[in-house]
Amino acid sequence: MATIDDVAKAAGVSASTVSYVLSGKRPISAPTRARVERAIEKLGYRPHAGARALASARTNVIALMAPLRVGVNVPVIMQFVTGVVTRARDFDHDVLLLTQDDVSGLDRVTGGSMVDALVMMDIEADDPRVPLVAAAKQPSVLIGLPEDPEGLSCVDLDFEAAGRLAVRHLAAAGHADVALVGSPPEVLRRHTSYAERLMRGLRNQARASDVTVRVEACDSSPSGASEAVDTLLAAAPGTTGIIVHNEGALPHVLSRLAERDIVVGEDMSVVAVCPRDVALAQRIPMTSIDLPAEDIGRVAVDMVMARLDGEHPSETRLLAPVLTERESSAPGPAAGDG
Amino acid sequence: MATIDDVAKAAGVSASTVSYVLSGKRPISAPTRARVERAIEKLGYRPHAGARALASARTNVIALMAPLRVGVNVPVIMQFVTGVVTRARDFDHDVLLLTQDDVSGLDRVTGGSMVDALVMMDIEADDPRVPLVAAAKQPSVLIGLPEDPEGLSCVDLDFEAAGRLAVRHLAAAGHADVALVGSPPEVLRRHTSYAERLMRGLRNQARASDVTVRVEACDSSPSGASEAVDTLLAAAPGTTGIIVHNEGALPHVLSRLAERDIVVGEDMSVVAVCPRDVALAQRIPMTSIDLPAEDIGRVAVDMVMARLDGEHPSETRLLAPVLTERESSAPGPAAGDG
DNA sequence: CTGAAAGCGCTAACAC
DNA sequence: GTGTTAGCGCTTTCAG
Repeated sequence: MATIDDVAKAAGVSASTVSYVLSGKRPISAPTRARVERAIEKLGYRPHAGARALASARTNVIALMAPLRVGVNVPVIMQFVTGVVTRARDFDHDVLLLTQDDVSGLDRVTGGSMVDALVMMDIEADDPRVPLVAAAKQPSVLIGLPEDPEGLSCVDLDFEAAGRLAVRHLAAAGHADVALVGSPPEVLRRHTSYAERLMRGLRNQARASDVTVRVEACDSSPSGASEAVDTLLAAAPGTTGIIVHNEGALPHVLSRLAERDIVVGEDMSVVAVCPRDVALAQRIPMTSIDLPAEDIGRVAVDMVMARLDGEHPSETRLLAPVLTERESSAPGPAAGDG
Repeated sequence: MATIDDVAKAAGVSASTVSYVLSGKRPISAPTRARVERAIEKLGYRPHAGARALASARTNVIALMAPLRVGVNVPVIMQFVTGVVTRARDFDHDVLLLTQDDVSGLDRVTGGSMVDALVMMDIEADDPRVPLVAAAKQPSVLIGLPEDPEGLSCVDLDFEAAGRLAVRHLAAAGHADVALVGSPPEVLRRHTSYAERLMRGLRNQARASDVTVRVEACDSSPSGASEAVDTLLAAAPGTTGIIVHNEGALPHVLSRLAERDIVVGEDMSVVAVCPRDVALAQRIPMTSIDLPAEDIGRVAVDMVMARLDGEHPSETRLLAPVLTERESSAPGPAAGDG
């Protein structure tokens, strides 16, 4: 492999000049630049990442911690990942992928200066990783919200507002008894940030809108979804509005309703909280609150990069939920009243 | 951050001694080792990855190129990824994730010595990345098979054998007219390695077993699956055996058959080629040829690590397919004959 | 606008 | 069993 000295020699300049044409950190005359660039080209020169990291304290790599926990929806995770990876490239950064949720990986990559910054997904209310990244010398942003986001940078859909919005939508359409078919029990047991926030918004708005809301955890399997639907309708047969916050279960929930001869969009209004493509891929186009996963991934990178060079303070950004009416929701029993 | 010199000073030894207790590359007396370890502990010392890479020409990072192309099944991809990442950790390596299928990423990470080795997924028959990695100084292994695997290390399920096995199974059960519901058209258009190999095996065995085989590309959407099934049965109404090689479409294929009052496991035998968990998650447990994605990811890492330190030659490893009979296949029209 | 030179923090001969 | 030392290839002052 050619080194910077080889290039310098070939171009008849010093190594520092080569370095500067590469970094653009000082003006270079046109002819010099041309000679250097030609030499680089000719030798197929690539700066050595390690040497660069050592000299500049910059690796041009960010860590992405995407724990693949049981109960998470893999395609949605990958939408976040895609957003992060593509946006990172825009900043000339690569992505080191950590999938284990243990804490040693964090130590290794931060302490060893393997990365310039971190993005962490799947945050739990009281996440053991949070104090660690807060103490790291690298900036980080969390996708999700810990119990106490003080001093941290976070970004996510505003799930609490999404919960409110979903209930408000159903209530306004005349549904007095609504229900949530939510995340798998494992996800709830871990106090995963997004699940809890959605439920909080849901309950608050139910109180405010004077509707009842029943909450049902839901495994993502066909049988899990069937059970959730059956339990729900046994306990609250008057339910006319369902909010589904579980991408994996969504198709099976719809199947079960169909099996029970409940027509979605007529007998039952269903609002999904999920990525747009998931909402559109169901048997009927779903009224949904979009989870812009790829966007969120992108924003996470923007934020972490801003903190990396500017002296931007930490901030938490909650994206406002947007509800799009499609064919799965309709006016309910009380429509036209009052 | 503490450096190796800080540790050396604190332990009253030289820096090289610290280096050697860390690497184990030469014997250290018990008391010295103890002092060094205590100093490391006390100072929270972590070797600087860049410095290490520079001095040792080893990064302890491998690149994983997992292009997220249209038509690929994301959860299956993630099974490969999981296998690679977890196995890499066993070798004390981290994983740099490249998702773009362009070729510049390869250049960057190999030329810049960012990684010790590469694993590449989703290989196409005539893949432009292949000549590049073949020329790189780092060893690489492909998950999948290019046109000409000469001199490369490859690992995959033996899809050609899988195709043969599936047909042989159906033929032996007395099915004379079988069909493939295959990958999405985009995947075929790219001449993706696994799709083509399965089809080759299929056709060869059909000839050998004297059964007819019809091939239908299949979009992974519900409508795509319905269309494929309908087209298939219109063109070849006598079909009694279907091989499905498309995880995303599988549930929809089964739904469509159900809609048409075709009872899988009685009127129609279906053999799936997919990961075990996918086969078991269907409406009935599927007779399937297992795609051991996570295993393959692990083996890929084993192979690349073997090439990294030993002087193992390149090899291609095709895992023998295993068919497990479950409830979706049964004897066909000609059963008991001959 | 360009060059010289001092490190960045670690590894691995080479000594003893 | 341990220490000394010469780099690894780059960035970035400091000079001019």
